[in-house]
Amino acid sequence: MNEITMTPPESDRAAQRRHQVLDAAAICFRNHGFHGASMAQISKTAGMSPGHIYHYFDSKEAIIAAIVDRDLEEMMEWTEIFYSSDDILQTMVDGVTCGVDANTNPECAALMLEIMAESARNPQVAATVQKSNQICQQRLTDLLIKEMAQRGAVSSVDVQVKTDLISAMFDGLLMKSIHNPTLDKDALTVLMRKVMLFVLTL
Amino acid sequence: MNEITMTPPESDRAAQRRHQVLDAAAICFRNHGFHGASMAQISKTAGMSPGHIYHYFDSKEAIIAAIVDRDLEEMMEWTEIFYSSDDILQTMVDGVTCGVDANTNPECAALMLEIMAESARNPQVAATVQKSNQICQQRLTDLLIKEMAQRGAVSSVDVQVKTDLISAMFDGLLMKSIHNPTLDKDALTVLMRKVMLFVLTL
Amino acid sequence: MNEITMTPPESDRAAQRRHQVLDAAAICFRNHGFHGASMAQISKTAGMSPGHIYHYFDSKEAIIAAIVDRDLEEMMEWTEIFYSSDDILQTMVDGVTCGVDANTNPECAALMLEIMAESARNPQVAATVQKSNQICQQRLTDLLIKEMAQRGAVSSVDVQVKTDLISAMFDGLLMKSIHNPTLDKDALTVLMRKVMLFVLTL
Amino acid sequence: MNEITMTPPESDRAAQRRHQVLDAAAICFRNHGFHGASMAQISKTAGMSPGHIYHYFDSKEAIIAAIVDRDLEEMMEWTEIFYSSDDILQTMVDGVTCGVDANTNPECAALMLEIMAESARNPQVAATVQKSNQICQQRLTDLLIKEMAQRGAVSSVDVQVKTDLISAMFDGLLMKSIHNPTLDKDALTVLMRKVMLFVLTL
DNA sequence: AATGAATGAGCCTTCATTCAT
DNA sequence: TATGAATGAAGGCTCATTCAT
Repeated sequence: MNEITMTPPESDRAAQRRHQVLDAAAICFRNHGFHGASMAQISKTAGMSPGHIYHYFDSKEAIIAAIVDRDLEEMMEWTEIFYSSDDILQTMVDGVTCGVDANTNPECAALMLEIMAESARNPQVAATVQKSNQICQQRLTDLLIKEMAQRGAVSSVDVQVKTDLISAMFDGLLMKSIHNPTLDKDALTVLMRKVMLFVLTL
Repeated sequence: MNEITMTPPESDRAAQRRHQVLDAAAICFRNHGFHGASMAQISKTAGMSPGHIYHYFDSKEAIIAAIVDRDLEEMMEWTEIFYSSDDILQTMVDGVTCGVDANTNPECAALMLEIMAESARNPQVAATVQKSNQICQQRLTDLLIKEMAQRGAVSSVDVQVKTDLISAMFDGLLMKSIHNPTLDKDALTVLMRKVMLFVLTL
Repeated sequence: MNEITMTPPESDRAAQRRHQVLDAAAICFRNHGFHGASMAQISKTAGMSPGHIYHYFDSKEAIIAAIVDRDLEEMMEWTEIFYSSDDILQTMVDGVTCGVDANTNPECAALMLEIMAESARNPQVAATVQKSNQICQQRLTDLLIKEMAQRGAVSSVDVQVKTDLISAMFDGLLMKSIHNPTLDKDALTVLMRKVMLFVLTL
Repeated sequence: MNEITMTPPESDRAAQRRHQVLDAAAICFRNHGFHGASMAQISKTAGMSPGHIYHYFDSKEAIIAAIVDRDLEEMMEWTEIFYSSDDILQTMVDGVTCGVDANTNPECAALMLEIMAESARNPQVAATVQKSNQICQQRLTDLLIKEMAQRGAVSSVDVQVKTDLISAMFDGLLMKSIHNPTLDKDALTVLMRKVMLFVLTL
């Protein structure tokens, strides 16, 4: 038994090491930006020699890409939550708390802003970001349609536009968390719930 | 006489040269980011020798700081518009078009995102951003209070929170312009007007 | 019995493995030069792990030395042909074809030039090259003396000098094959035969 | 007067600096090979910071190319000598001494062999070498034709082939100077003169 | 005020070599 | 015997900054 269960985890050693690098890179990128973080810093943070990182990643660019991928995937997984709900409207309004928390977490915000800034000039990163965003938004759109079906409602406003506005509102929080450190998150959550309800029932 | 008339032109010339550098830096920073842009690029774009830039700015950091200052000032000037209006509510709702245009301009967005990302890790930039944001938001708050006075309205929602939400919504557009290149700006403007009205009259 | 029959196969295996490495190294050195070829490339070409190569060779330098040894030995074996001939003069004149072919083969030329360039600065390689050359030239000298005895000829020209010139002529072909890709080998062979005959009968 | 004569040399400062780098590079390349020589070594030898070398050359490759160009040009200038002679045949036979000296100079030989080895795998270098060789050989060919006209001679052997053989013979000396350090240059010169005469009058 | 030559630290990356398994 | 993960010292190159002119 032992010898059977031992092998798989060991063969994932490489995956573990890759994770080590990505975790270290995330920290360094957050603190210094993609271009400000050096491979030496990353390798020290990862507890690995600079040379060895290149066994797992082709270049610093590849690490950036992997970080962006992983970060956006985490964001996307987050969208799944709402799918199986009976009362989508209520679930979404309730979900605002969670969304506000996530997007005002300074660490999350810092890395995400770094990604956004990079995507404004790095086409490869931009492509990844756009693809991820497209998927997220499509899910949200599907959800809204499903929700309207639940209520038997009809809207004069394009669903796509609603999702654009909603996601812009949450994206904007990333900046607010830096702009305004004294932000009253609870009060904001209450207000955003009202706006969310207003937009969804428009 | 001489000493009076001589000095101003010279300092004007210096100001002009500083502007030259900042204009060049803005272009370079937009295209390559703060860390990706080199002093050599900036000096070439500015039509000035690299060495001479250091007569006007102590360091690259100082140029970044100056760019941030200038960019945020421009944004702030923008807020003035609403102040003198007779029907503030209407003026603000009408102003949405303008705000959407400004924040979905890719060039503007790129530099502003760069500033935001930098402010997440550079305390000096963060301070500037926060100060600028504080002033903007205070103005907006004053405006909303004035507007409520115009209407004789009373609100259960803290005005500060309203401005947080409104500014988050516009900030979010900076990202949307990168996320979603096929954004329907007109439809979005219409929807944002409704939300704006909803929030202001809440 | 056991200890006798066991050992040879094992040492054969080792010899085979060493050969594998040298064959791979020859290819890599030809294509990238001694310094341009990496141990990783060699190990991949040899179908062997990089670490294991160090069981057979102390260092990359040692591989270079071994390659040089082997390559020069192959060249030297080549000289044997003329030894047992009845009409040495004719055999040598006829052998020109073969010599031209060998020294204008681009792959041969590349490795040999690499060796020559290295020997101009690596004393260990230089020693090997000089030793090999000395043996070759001595053989050639012996041959010429034997040939003159066959004819009962006497020459005013030092035999050593003749062999210097003849070998220089063939060495020079290594470069011609790179200099002049449109080289007319057949016509050159004819001319070289005449020169060879002229020198030998001088 | 002074201010006029002073300026030109100063404006050639860049050319001087380029030369400095090339001279240093030639030394380093000779001693360590193109790939064995480091930019740090070259910069130290040139008495210049590593970074500053890149004001004059785009890359190490560019320095290699420049070295190859310069070295081959020097070789080519050498060919000019024979052009204006009244008795070309005699001049060429006399020139052998000079040719032997040049091609058995160990420093010259080392760099030229390095160039040849590199050209066997670096297409850019190969192209330069071939072009230079083509020009040299064309000159030699023209010379031989002119010489035959002087004598009113006719030959059954293609002139091009003669030049191939002659240049191969001299190229071969580059290797001989490394192979055989005890080479008797004077005796070889005498023999080469005879061969030269034999080939030219064939 | 203005230049641009010059520096040298630091960056990303490669690679010969070692060692636990 | 054999692997390949791991190291760390260079290597080529860039760039913010200084300084003689």
